[in-house]
Amino acid sequence: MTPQKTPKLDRKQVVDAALKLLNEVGLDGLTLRAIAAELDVKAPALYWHFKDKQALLDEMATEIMRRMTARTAEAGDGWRAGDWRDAYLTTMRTLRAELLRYRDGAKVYSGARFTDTSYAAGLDASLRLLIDAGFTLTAATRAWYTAYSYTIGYVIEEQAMAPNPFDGDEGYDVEARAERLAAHPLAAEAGRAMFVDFDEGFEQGLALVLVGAESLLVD
Amino acid sequence: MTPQKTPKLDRKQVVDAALKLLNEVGLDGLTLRAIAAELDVKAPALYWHFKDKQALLDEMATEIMRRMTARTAEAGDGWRAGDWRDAYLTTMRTLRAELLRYRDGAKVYSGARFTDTSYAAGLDASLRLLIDAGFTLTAATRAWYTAYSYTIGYVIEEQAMAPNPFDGDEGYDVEARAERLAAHPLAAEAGRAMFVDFDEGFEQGLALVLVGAESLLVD
DNA sequence: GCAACCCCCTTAACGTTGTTAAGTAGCCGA
DNA sequence: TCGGCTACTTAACAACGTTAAGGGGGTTGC
Repeated sequence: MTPQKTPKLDRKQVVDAALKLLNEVGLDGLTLRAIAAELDVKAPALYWHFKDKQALLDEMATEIMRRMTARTAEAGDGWRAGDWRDAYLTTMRTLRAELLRYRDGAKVYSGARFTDTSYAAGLDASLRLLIDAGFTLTAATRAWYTAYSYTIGYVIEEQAMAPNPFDGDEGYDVEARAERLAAHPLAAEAGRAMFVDFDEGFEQGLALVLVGAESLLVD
Repeated sequence: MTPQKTPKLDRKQVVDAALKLLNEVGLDGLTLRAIAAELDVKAPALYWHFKDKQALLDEMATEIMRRMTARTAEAGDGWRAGDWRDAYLTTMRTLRAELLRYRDGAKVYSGARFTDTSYAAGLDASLRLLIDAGFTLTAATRAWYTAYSYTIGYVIEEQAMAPNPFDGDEGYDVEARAERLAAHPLAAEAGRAMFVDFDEGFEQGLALVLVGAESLLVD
């Protein structure tokens, strides 16, 4: 159609288009041809900007992380000198929220390696806050990484169970599960608790982890 | 060559071969043709036993879970009336150990849905122990699921960083990471702590979660 | 004893995927 | 005006998941 005079694409545009498409088609449907079509371009064009598909996925994960960091920084204007608990909880809530913004977000994120060190500033600030509150660096690291692992694991399970907000796939049938488990009433009832209100479930687990983190404070 | 008289395959054999192959080639290399070759069979033969590849992956995950449950039951002969903490810790340690037995084990496991309810007995027993110790069912569920999420998340990160014991891929270069992060000394040092001794790191995080779980005991 | 049938696998093929090779249109500096 | 760089295109390849069609061998019914 209209012949381009100047380069159409850069890495940022490709990543944005891929993240947008991810929400529509899911990770399985995220093909290079589909991404290229979204950008009015043919698939091999993407290889000018990315070594291979994994490099694009890595950049997508890094972009998710950057958006999470930006959101956390926004929210964190208040607790610069505030309670470390606020920072701790907000960071993990923001991480979960950002992963949930994309279909299969946690899978994309956890399967990738970051392409730059832009995560370091946020991590550094988080650790600083913990250390200022009295944690040793070792304890701060452990407190942070434990909550991080918990959040990643929780959202992976969450997205596996309740795949995506807008689609025919209505996710896991909790009641059907309970019926199948009639012989194991505790497990059946636990399923109802685990898979029914994910927001509330995450908060309770996060609060549990926070109590554990507090126990690392020696004061 | 030798004409078979009786059926060569059943689901169990396919799953076993697939799990064995998984350790050699990883999830990306786990093709239906390769699995079939391992069984001296052609790829379409697998479709007699499984609806599609995802069904096979689901069965693999279920088999991993069954092996985990069996191991936990073995170890649990002692603490039938013992401390709930032993059961709690042992269950999660066994889960991690079993996931680590297979390359990309955590990815296979967390991306699948179980094909039967054989997990329910173990879950039921775990919850029973917690309830007998004084937890409400809700608290027991939360305590269990939080540790479960933590373990899954931890092993996913662990296997992403240190892919597999026997291969050219030597995993993440921790020192190189530290150098890149010279501008953020806390983050740099934290990386050393997080990615150097995964066994110890898991134990510390699990202990942290245990403290949080204890706080749900009302007694 | 033979035909019908079902089980379980094979051969062949299809469409799609990630990826590479080769070519080409537009722009820039000399 | 001429290379040469940038950023794409077209064409093609091997490999993948999957389906269709067929066939051999065992069991069953008469």
